Amino acid sequence: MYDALYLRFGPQNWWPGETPFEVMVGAVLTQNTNWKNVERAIANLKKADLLDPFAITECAPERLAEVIKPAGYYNVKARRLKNLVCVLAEDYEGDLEAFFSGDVDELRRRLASISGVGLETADSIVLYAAGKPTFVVDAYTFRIVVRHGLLFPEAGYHELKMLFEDNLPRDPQLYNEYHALLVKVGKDFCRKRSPRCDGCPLEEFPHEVEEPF
DNA sequence: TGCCAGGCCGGGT
DNA sequence: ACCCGGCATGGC
Repeated sequence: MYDALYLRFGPQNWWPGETPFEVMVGAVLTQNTNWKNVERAIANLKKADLLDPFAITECAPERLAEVIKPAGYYNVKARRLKNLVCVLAEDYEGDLEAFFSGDVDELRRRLASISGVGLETADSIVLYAAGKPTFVVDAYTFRIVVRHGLLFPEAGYHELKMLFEDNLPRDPQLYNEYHALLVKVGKDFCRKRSPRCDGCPLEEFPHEVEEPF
């Protein structure tokens, strides 16, 4: 599947973002949200000189919410960003290198323990900001896997993740490209309600069982 | 013009 | 342990 996707769509150059910190912020802002909206919110953050752990820590929540408004859920996301940068600023003096150093699984647990950072956001940060090997599972991954009959719709996040990690070399660049390709093909062909994809082995994939995890 | 977007949390059974 | 409502803007 990976080879077919790569041959068809080519390198996706993920994650879109200039610095690891920008990637972290984007990971929170894109929760259940169109990336286009996130770009505007990030542009606003840059314009306001707020793309920095300490700047966000010191910023009033109401103002932060206003700046990230285009990304939607701006009140909850302002809180979530503050929760995230609080750990960086308080525990690591804003030093991302220090924060990212150490065991991969411990890092993702540390991230996921922050309120507002779930499993996918944590994995996105570990893979795309820290460049460490962890496979990112999202709604598209779920749909594509289930509609191909590779797992049952009852499968949880961890099972999805392990399907990939158990069958691929532990290579961050491969995980990076694979997940990006799944999102690309998901956007184009595997939306919530889309007609059956050509070649799908199931007579009818389960529209009625949709939401993952 | 609804439906959807690169989820996650907290409270209620 | 599940289940569910809430959160919100902008694009197609």
